[in-house]
Amino acid sequence: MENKHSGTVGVKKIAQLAKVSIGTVDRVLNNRVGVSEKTKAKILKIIEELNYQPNIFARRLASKKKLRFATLIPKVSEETKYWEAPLTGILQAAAEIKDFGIEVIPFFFDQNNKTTFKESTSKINAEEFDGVLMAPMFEDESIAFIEQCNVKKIPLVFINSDIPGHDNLCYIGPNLYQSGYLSAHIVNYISPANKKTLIVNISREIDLHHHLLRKEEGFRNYFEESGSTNELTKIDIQQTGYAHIQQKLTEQLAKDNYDVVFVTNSRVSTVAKYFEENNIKDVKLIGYDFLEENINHLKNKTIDFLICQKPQEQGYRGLMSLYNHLVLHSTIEKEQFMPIDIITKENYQYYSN
Amino acid sequence: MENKHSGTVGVKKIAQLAKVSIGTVDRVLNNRVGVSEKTKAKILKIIEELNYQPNIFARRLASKKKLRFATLIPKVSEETKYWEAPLTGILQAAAEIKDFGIEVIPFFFDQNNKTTFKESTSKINAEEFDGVLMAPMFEDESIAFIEQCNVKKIPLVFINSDIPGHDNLCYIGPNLYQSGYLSAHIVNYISPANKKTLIVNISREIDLHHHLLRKEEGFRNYFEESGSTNELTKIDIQQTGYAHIQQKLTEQLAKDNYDVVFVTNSRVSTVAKYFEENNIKDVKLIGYDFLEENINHLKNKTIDFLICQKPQEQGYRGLMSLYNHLVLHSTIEKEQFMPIDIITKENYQYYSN
DNA sequence: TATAATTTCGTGTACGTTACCGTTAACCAA
DNA sequence: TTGGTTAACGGTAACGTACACGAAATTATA
Repeated sequence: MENKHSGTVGVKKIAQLAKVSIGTVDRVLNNRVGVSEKTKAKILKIIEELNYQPNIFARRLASKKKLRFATLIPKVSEETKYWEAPLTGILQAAAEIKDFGIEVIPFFFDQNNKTTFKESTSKINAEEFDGVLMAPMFEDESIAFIEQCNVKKIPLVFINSDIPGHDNLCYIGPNLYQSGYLSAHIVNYISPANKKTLIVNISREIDLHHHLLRKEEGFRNYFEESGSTNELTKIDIQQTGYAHIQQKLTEQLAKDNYDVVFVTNSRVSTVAKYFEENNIKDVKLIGYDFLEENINHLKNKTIDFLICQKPQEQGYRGLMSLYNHLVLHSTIEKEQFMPIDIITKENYQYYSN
Repeated sequence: MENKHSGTVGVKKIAQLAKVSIGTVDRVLNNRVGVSEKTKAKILKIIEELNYQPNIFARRLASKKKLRFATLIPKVSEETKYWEAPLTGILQAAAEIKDFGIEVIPFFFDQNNKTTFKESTSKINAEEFDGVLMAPMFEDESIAFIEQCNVKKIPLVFINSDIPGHDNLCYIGPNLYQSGYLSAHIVNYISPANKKTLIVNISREIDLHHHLLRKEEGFRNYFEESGSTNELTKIDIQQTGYAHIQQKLTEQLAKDNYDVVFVTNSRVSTVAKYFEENNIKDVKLIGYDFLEENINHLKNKTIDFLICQKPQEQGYRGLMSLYNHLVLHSTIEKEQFMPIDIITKENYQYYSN
């Protein structure tokens, strides 16, 4: 009866079998220095054989190690409340992993102001963080920051939009191309052949544009591939004030009669507002994101479909990926595409962002 | 420097402040007997003031308490693999809470055989379980089992379909009515006025029928409420063999030309097979569930839309609800409706069940 | 060869909680 | 008074891991 708890395999059991102390076992487990290759191999072998799984509770209890994560996303503005959702997800994850000794410190920037982005990245760079979650909206500035993190070996997670070809832990967000492609499919269903579709891009910063362009590409390619006879027109509206949008829309809608309008982002509510004010009812409207104002227009039947990509879950899973990587050492999928959800008047009530 | 860890509030600190031993504190914490009302009140007051939160890691490490959950769902059959998904969710949750001292034991029954259901419930009743998750498919038999559990104060979670008006912990699953309603909405979009729609019920056991009837009700009500001019016809096919379904469909389709066929459950793939064999291409087909055979027909474009309600998550959240209730003592929402997801050829690849 | 430097390893304590065993004191009956 | 019962509480050994400290063994240097 040497070991009364012969059922559970722990450091004690391993040490016993390897004829060393638990201190030594501990060293190889946390691959610290100070153990000869020979005994290390022996211990590793036993660990393998017993399929040892460390007790996370005991580990957490004994460890006083703390990790600090930084998050960097756009601040919630009057213009769009889209970023409320990812923030909620981030805070939710933060609450869950708090007990595991992880502190999450959120940073924000103004989507219309590159400088605020740069300021935040340098703040993050100045303090010492163990992991960073960010929405890499400005390409050049993001790449510069990525380099800094790579030098310091700080894992980086992207959400919402990707900057491919750079060394980060993972990307969690939509497959933009596919999401535009799906929208086109819906358009095709609801408006049969020989109809006219207007694509509307509303975005101030050109930097964010590649994001929208990918969607547009998917949208257009669907029609090409399916040999559709639908006619596509596109306008870019580079100012986000209502007056300007109003004017642009009036100009455009005077030119032709469109059957469907596809707005490439969450600004679809602005177009809906315009439709309602001008009593336009026979034009189908499709846009993006589960925002209160959008949902209201969905209820009104002004907006017909919303495409949504679980922004809250993006924030949640982003932080969890850092946690899983750093604490649990599990392998993280490099590209985690969100589902492409179709929201209508009939199912929005049960949608979870 | 009496207490070096003056930062963390634990039993030790509480005991110190209340001038009692930690044993006494432990007794009031786990409201065991053996402590006078006076000291109990004093300790409770301190706990309140310090906002003491027990350390779950220390608790788990020291506690040898075990909980046992039973799950009861249909077994995966050749007829339909639907129940694979909830089972996966159950197993996933089981793996996650295993370390917290919870053992999950799955039971199964044959959807076409009430006796197997009763056998399983009495098995569960015989052993002592601390919580039960079930798909209450047979109404009377389920109610009998509910009574038994209520007597023993065993919390019960329903998934996939509900039996309202009985005392259970919660229901996690679709809002069936709304899901039929949504389907009707889609039908309405893809086939304009004055079209003919065929509703197809394929189900052997009449007991399961109320499940399908609720969907049909939602479906019909949509058309009524929207004053649609579409014409609805319905057939019930009470044998699930292909030959029989084939014959019934042939009979029905001879009667009229339908524009849309709505199948009220996952058997839609059978109809799709029939369509393909008979080269029927101009009829839109809508059905339920993210199953491999259904997805294949979605790819073929034989099926146009699938409605899906996250069966895997139902299993997962069901077990988690038991855990949250019994271990974390958190309050559980009585009705947890799943999102109503619309799956098409373009977004199925990113769907998570 | 002796001594210093370095590597390798063992021991002890702490983490916060649980659960059990022991102790004390109060009470009642004989 | 004594003995017995019981409510009320104290004390403490686990649980499995982390980590600091120091001892021992090995290697390098003089």
